[in-house]
Amino acid sequence: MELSDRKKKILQAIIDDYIASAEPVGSSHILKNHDLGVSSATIRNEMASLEEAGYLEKPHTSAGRVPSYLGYRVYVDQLMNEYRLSIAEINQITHALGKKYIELRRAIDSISDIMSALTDYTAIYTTPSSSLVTISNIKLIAVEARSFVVVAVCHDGSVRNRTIRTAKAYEAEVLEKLSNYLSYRFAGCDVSEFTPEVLSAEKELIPVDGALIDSVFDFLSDIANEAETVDVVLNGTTNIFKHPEFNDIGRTKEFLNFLKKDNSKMIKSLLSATGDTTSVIIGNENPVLKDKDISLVVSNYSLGGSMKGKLAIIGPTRMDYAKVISTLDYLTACINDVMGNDKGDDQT
Amino acid sequence: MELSDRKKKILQAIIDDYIASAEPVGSSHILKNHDLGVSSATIRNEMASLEEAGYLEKPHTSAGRVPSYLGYRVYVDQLMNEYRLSIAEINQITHALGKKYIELRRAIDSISDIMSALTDYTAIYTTPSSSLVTISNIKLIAVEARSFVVVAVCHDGSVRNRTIRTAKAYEAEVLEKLSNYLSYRFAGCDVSEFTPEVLSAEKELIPVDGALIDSVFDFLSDIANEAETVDVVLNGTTNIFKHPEFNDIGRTKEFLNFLKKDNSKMIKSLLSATGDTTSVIIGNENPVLKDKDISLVVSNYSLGGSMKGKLAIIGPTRMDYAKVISTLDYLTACINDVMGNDKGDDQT
DNA sequence: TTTAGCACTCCAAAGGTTCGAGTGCTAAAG
DNA sequence: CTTTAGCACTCGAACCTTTGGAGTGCTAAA
Repeated sequence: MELSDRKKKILQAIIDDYIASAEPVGSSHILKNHDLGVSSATIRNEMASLEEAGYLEKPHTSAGRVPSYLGYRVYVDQLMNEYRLSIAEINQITHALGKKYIELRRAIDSISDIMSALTDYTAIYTTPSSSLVTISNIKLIAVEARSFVVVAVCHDGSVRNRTIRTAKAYEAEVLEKLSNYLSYRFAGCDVSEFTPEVLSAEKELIPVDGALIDSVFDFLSDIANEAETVDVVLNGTTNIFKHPEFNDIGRTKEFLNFLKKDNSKMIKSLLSATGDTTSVIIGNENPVLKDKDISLVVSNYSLGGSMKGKLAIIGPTRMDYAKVISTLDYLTACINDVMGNDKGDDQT
Repeated sequence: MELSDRKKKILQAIIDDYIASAEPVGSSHILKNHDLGVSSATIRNEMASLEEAGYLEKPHTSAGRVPSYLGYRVYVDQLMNEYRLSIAEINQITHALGKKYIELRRAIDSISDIMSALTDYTAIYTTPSSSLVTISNIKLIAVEARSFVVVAVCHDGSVRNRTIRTAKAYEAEVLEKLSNYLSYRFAGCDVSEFTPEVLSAEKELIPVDGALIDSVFDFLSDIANEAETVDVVLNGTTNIFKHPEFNDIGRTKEFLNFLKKDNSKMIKSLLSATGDTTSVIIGNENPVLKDKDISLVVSNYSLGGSMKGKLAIIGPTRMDYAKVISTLDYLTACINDVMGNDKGDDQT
C-alpha cells in the first residue's frame, strides 16, 4: 500500500517523537510539535488508518501510538532525515583514529569503543579475520638451551607464534635448517592445508628428530583450526542504562542475556547474514530477535586490506537510527581509509 | 570482644541462612533450622547482643537480622564451614584445563569462564604480565618485497611482533644482518630500557638506512610502553541475575557501572592491593566499594613461570564465600600446577 | 539465666479511588 | 467527500487505605 504524503508526514512525526521521548505519541502532541495544518481529529483518523495498515500500534486503548516493526522499517527506508555529525564528533573520531596500536585488534576495539560512546548504544564487532591466510615464512628462533619460538609469518602480515620447550637441546643450526626447509615447503600454502594427513606425510620426508617436528606440526595444525575462530566483542554495554526501556529489570536481563558469551554463535550468524552495505535489522525481522525488541545496525570494516569483520550497534528497537547509521557509516569509511593503506599490513 | 561459643553458633547460623535465602533471618527460623537447644527468646537476646556488638543489622524493627560487614568478616575468618568441591565440579575443571590453547590469554580466559560458571558469580582477571621482560632475540623476517615482520622474542617465552611496510625494498641480507646485530646488542636487555635516548644513541651506531632503523625502533619503543599494560577482563557478568539482589534495577546498574571499562583502573588497583594469598574484600572494607554492597575474593595465578596475574570473583556482599574461596583456591592451584611447567606459549 | 506471653511495629500485598491523556464516534461545517 | 468540534468512554499510573503476619523487645515467672 502506497502511503499518501500526509500519512508519511504523520508517520515520520510520530516515529521521530517516539524515538526522542520513549512515550507513546498522541494526536494532540503531533498537532503541537509539528506543523501539519490539520486538526487533531484528522490526525486521529490518519493514525487509525496507519494502525490498520500495520505501521502503528497501541499499547492500550487510551494511550498514544507506538511504531510497529513495519513502521520502523518504512521509517528507516524512506522517512527519516539524515543525521549530520557535529564537528566535535568528527574530531573525536579523527583523534581516536590517529593513535598507534601495537595490534590491529586494539585498533578495532578502540574504534568500537568510540562508536558506543558517540551513539550511547552498545557496540559489537567481530574480530578481524582473513578469508585466506597463506604462509610466507616459518622461523624457529632459539630462546634458551631447551626452548625455542616458532613463528609463522603470513602474506597478509599477520603472525602466529608459540614457544616450545623440548626435552633435549637442539643446535641453532638444526633449527635454522628446519626453518629454511619449512619456509620453502609451505610458502604460499593456505593454513587450511595443514591437515593431519598432509602433516604426517610430510613428517616422513624430514630427516630431523621426530619430537621436534611433532611439536612444530602441532602448532601448525592448531593455527589451521584457529584460522576460522572469530570472536564477538562488546563495548559500551552499560550504555543501555541511558535509555528508559532499561529501567525495567526484565528487559535488561533479556538484553544482557542475549549478548552473553554463550550466545555469541547466534550473534555471529546474525551479523554475518548481512551484506556488504550497512544494513538495519529491526526487531522481529530476524526470528532470532523474536519479541526481544532489539535492533541492530551492521556494517563492514576492513583493516589493512584482507582483514575484515563486522562492526555493529545493538540497542532497543526505539533506536536513533538516523544518528547510528550516519555515525557507523562515517566511522567505517574512516577506518577503511586510514587503516587500508599506510597502517598495518597488506599484500600488494 | 571475644564471642561466646553460643554467640558464634548463632552468628554462623544466621549468616549461613542469610547467604542461602537472601531473606533477613528471624529468631524462630534459627530455632527451626538449627539445633541450639535454646528457645527463640534466648536466641532473640543473643541476637540483640550481637547487633549491639556490630555483627548484625536490622533492616527495620519488625524484620529479622542481616549480617553487617563486620559480621561477614568474622564469618569468613572464623566461622564458615569449608566447602568441598563435588566430583562433577572437579571433573569440569580438569577437563577445561586439559584443552590446548594457541595463546595463554585464551587459557586464562577460559579458566575464568569456568570459575564464573562454577560459582554463579562474575569472574575478573587481569591479563598475565611479567614484571621483567628481557629480550632474547630480535628477528626481521621478509614477507614481501617491501614489507617485513619484526619479531622480538623474550626470555619468558613471550613474543611481540609487528608488520612493517617500507617505501623501498631491502635485501634479505640487510634484514638478516640487522637482525643479528640487534639480537646481539639487545640480548638480555629489559624492554623498559628502550627509551628514546637509548634508541636514538644506538641509531647513530648502525650503518643502515635510517628509515629502516626508525621503523624497528618505533616498534621497540612501543613494546616498552606496552609492557606495563594490564587489562581487566570480565566473564559471567550476567550471572548476577541468578541472585535476588539484582532483581532491583538500581542495584544492577550500580554493579554493572562499577565493572565497566572506564573503571578498570580502579578495579586494577583494587586487585593489585591484595597480597600473595587468596584474600577477601568485604563491602565497605575498601573505600572504593563504599555502600556498593560488593565483595571480592581475589587470588593469584601464574602461567609458565613468569607470567602472573590476579583472578577474582566479584559479587554481592551476600556471597557464598565458602564455595567461592574453595573453588578459587582449587582452580588457581591447578593452573599453577598444569601451566607452570610444560605448557608455555604466547603470542602478541 | 532462660523462657512463655504479649503488646507493639512496620512492611508487603491487596484493594480502592482519582486523574488525565488519549481514543473513537457522531454530527455539523467546509 | 473531507475535515473538524464536541463528547462520552477507556484505562493505566499514581496515590491512598486496609489488612495480615512476621518479627521484635519487654516483663514476669520458672
